[in-house]
Amino acid sequence: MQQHGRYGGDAARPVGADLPSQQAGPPAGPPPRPPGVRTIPEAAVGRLALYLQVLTSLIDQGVSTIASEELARIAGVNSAKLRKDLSYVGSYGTRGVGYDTARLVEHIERVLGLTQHHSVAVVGIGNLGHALANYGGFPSRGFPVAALFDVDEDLVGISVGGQAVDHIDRIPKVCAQRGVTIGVICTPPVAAQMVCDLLVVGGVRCILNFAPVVLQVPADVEVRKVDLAVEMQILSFHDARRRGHDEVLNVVEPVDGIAVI
Amino acid sequence: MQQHGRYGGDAARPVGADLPSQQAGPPAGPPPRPPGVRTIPEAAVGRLALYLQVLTSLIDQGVSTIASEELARIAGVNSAKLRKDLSYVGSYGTRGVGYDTARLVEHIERVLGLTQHHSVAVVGIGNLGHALANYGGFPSRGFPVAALFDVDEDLVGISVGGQAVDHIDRIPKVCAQRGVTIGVICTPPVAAQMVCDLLVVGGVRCILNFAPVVLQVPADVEVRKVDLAVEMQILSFHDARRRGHDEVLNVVEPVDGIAVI
DNA sequence: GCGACTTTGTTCCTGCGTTCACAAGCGGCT
DNA sequence: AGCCGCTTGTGAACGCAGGAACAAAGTCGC
Repeated sequence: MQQHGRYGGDAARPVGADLPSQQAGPPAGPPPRPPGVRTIPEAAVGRLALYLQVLTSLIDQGVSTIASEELARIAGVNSAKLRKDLSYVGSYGTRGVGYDTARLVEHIERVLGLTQHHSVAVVGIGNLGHALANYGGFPSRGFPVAALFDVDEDLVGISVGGQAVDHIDRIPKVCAQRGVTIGVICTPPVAAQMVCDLLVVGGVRCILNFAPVVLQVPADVEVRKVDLAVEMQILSFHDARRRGHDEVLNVVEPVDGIAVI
Repeated sequence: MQQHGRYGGDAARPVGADLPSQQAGPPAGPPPRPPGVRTIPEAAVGRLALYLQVLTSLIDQGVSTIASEELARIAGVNSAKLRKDLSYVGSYGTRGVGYDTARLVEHIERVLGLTQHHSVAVVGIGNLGHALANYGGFPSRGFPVAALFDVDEDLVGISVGGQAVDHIDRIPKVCAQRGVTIGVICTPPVAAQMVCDLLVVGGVRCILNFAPVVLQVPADVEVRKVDLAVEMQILSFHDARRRGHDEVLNVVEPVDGIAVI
């Protein structure tokens, strides 16, 4: 449904301020929600994942209680915003004291749906796909890699990071069998849409796309796009603006009293 | 200044939406801008980079003119939003016809500051750093890799993607010498802040951070964070909500008439 | 050359997200 | 037991971004 950039970046989502949503919903105004259900703002979801990261690190350091002010400073956000974000998962703080770190982690994980099992499939075992397949950060954070795919016959059958590579023709079957919930696309741009379609056929409803193309998907599939070149271009823009280059400050204000021709 | 996630990152999106800004500016309200200068909204910058990508692809296919409606469909955004975004770079469309693709690319590149030279340094030549150093997408989009760094003495001196690896102690000197403008951090979390400080000393003002930590930087340094685990957690949330799991729909609405204890 | 059609650029409005500010609540101290 | 100080949780205001709708402007056909 949503396709974010900027990690981001924001996206807003970034991942964020966020990048474009590509699947327009029905023109109806407020989406029907059953009563008694609070929806969590999109922007807050990304930050909750960030708090989770910070809190986990704090627990490793032996911190058992923390105030919103301090946690907000570490995470780099406004403390009022942090408290509001945390209020979306429920009121589990103690006034005058702060939050119990372990308890907070537990509740954030529940809200983010991390209590249920996830399996990841990586498609495209090139430079990036190879790195992701070997990356220890996924399994350690609850996202085990359960399948690898590539179109290259020379790669099919070899083992990367303890997992054998299958041919992409087998994506639908293997994904369905192994209950893959998240597909990661690291293919060249031209192959990305086809691979995406195969993943959808295999029942995958969450896709992380590293290919620099905008994927077209059914409305019930969620795509997040990670584009390194886009990130660099955004950095480039801010760098140029900071240096005060006239080019980026498009000075197009018309001068009053300009001669009429 | 800004640290986005989710591309954001989004939003965000982006990231995309976007993720948190960690360096609070002065409490003053509207930042002083010289007259005649239009500031481009943060969210629009990310989309402009996306349009650039789509337009480049269209030019390769021989498309010389395109209407906002069609371009918006391909990019997955609302056409009114697209026209507004393009208006930030100046009015270069022709009514009744559309936009000249080549001309549009030229102007977007100018606004994003891509006309000036950029050099990239990659720090941490592990799985991911290795992949990025070999990744052809950077040079081809105007971001040549000019330096590689690692702390491992076994890696120092070897060549990756045609570039020799230096020791991280030499970051400040080498970055200054080669005019590195963008630093990419692919180190383990514990080393990220130290590496970041070294880059800043070396004059680098733009940082792309793949380590799952929030970096603390001076106000004139721009950080964009790319966290794969956060992206997956956001996907996890949407997946769980779509399936209607009660856990993520925190049903905390108090029932009227609950017994008073 | 003129009219009709197409498409841009912009204005207005609505909704979301962020921020400020404060009342309510809890622990610790006396 | 009561008071004081600290922190949470939330209500209200503000600002920004998104979407619809329209006027201006230019092209194509006749």
